[in-house]
This record gives sequence, structure tokens and C-alpha cells, in this order.
Amino acid sequence: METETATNWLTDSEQCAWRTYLDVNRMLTHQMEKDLQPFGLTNNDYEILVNLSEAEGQRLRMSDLAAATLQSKSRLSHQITRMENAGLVRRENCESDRRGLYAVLTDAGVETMEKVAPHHVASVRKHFIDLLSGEALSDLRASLTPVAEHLRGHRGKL
Amino acid sequence: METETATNWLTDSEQCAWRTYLDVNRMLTHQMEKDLQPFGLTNNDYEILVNLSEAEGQRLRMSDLAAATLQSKSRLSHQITRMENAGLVRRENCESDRRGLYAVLTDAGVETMEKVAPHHVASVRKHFIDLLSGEALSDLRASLTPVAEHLRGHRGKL
DNA sequence: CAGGCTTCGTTCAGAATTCAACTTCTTAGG
DNA sequence: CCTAAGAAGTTGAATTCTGAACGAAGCCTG
Repeated sequence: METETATNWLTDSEQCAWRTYLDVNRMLTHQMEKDLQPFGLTNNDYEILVNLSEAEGQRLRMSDLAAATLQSKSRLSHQITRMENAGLVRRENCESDRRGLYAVLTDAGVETMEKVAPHHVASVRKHFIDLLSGEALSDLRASLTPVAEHLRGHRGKL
Repeated sequence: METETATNWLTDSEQCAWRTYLDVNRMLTHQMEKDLQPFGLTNNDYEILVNLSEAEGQRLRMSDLAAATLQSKSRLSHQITRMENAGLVRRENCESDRRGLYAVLTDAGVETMEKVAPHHVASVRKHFIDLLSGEALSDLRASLTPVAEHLRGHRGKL
């Protein structure tokens, strides 16, 4: 009698999809990083700029920013320190909670964002969006949304 | 007369697809990493084990392995050093090219691979594959393949 | 076969990331 | 009001990653 539970291996087709996904992932990240380099920004820098510039008063609590960008508080703290040194961002105290801090976009941060965003969008188009049909794109979104929700549920401390 | 070129911003739908993609990306990477932790492996460790175990003679030249895993030679060199210390892999000289080295899976490496693979596959299924329909999966692959090819062309030195 | 390119892989220094304290403040219970 | 538990952020040390520089070996080309 069979007592072992056989592993439910991936089919060739599943495996291929998975590997393609992983490859695109890595190459795309790398390409984005490369396209931001001339502006002296990393992907992480840019994402923080995006989050802050979309936020009310161009500011977010450290914790919220960490959650929004899916990184640990520690990492964000170091990151913000670097960006503060670069003059893109500053820390500001929070009135309502004296433990709290806001990360606030500086004027230089706003300017940087305005300068860089068009190039970044062009890069996203060139290397991703414009390579997919409108239908493919909405299918992609439809497929990935449940995955995102599933993962949000599963995510523990960063 | 208009001299500026207006930025071709992303539509809401494009933006949403893009952000979902990025989110899944990061959360999935994180989840995979977490699921490998109990075995003392990182994603990078695992991917190298996969590549080596599928290779002829369970060995690959450093350069080929770096290319296969899309990382810089420098990073791979460090990585292999660590895995060598962990006993998963060893370096072996290359007969035909005296500059070259092979990274070779050790017996312990093979065993680790056999032990971990089923869990990893289960994790990939649980957090990705099984959340998508067969059709979604093949669409995904079809959509992403051209992107992968595009990026492969664009990729410079790592 | 000499000269100069290129490739292979490592190394070093500097930057980024992780992980585990730790401080300060808030909040809930008794 | 006091205390214990938890949350917000920071810090510092150890680890990992990056990018440039390097030595050694192969490959042309004349």
C-alpha cells in the first residue's frame, strides 16, 4: 500500500509559464533600475516618490509608507535617511501621535518627480505595456488581482 | 506652436495592471523566500540548485550559471562561495579552458534539492499556479513571452 | 609568434538590506 | 492612576549586493 503522498509536480506548460513569469520579473526590474540610473534614483527611491506625491499633503507616516511599499520599517528608515541626505524628502513630527513621523516630499523631491516621471512612464511603456495588447493587459490584471489578494492575506511581518 | 512632446501617461487601466503586476511580483518573491526559510535556503540558493540539478553532470560553468540566473558574475561568485561553505556545491576546474570553473552540485546538494523541491512546488502552486485557470496561465505565458524576448535583447551587463 | 582584444572569474570597497535590540509613546485593564 | 502590552521608529552589527579593477588565460591578426 502506498503511504507517501506523491508530489503534484508542475506540468510542462505550468512550469514554462512560471519560469517566463520569473524571468520577466527579474529582467524588467533590472531594466527599470537601469533606466532610472541616469537620474540617480533607484526603483525604491522612485516608488517612494510616487507614493508620497500621490498622498495628501505629500506626506505619509513611516509605517504607512512601509506598508505601501511592502518593505520593513528598518529598511524604510535607512532608505528615508538616504533620501533625506539627498534632499528629496524630510522627516516631520506628527502632532497626533508623538511616536510618529511623517516622511514629507521636499520641493526638490517634487521637482525630481516631475522631471523623472515622464521618462519612467516611457520606460514602462517601452518594456512592458506597449508590448501587450489591450486585451492581454486587462486579462493580466484580471488574472493577477486574485493572486495579489491571496498574497496580501498571507503576508506576515516584513 | 507646440514644441514640447506631451508625455504619454498610462491610462487608469494600464496603471492598475502595472501596479498589480508589481505588487504580485514583490509579494510573491517574499512569500517564496519565506517558504524556503525553514530549509535554510534563499530564492537565489534554490534557483542555483535547480539550474545545476538540471544540467549535464550537475555542473555548469560559472559564466553560464550567471547568465542562466540573470545575475552578475560578481554576485554569483559570492553566492557560490557561500553555498560552498554550506556544502551544497563545490568548484571544480575546467579541463578545456584553464580560466574556467565549474560549479558542481555535491551529494548534499542533491539531497537538499530532493528534500526541498516538493515543498517549493507546493508553494508555487498554492500562491500562484493554482490561483489561475489553465487558460489564464497559458494566456499569461503567451503575453509574457514576447516581453521576455524583448528584454533579453535589451539586457546589458549585469 | 607578438601584439592587442576579449573572456573568465575573483576581489575589494562602498552601498544597501536584514535582523535583533532598544527607546519612546500609546492604549487597555484593573 | 498604574502597569503591562503593544506600536512607531531608530540604531548598529552582520550579511549581501554592486560596480569597478584586476590577473590569468584564450583568441585573433598580421
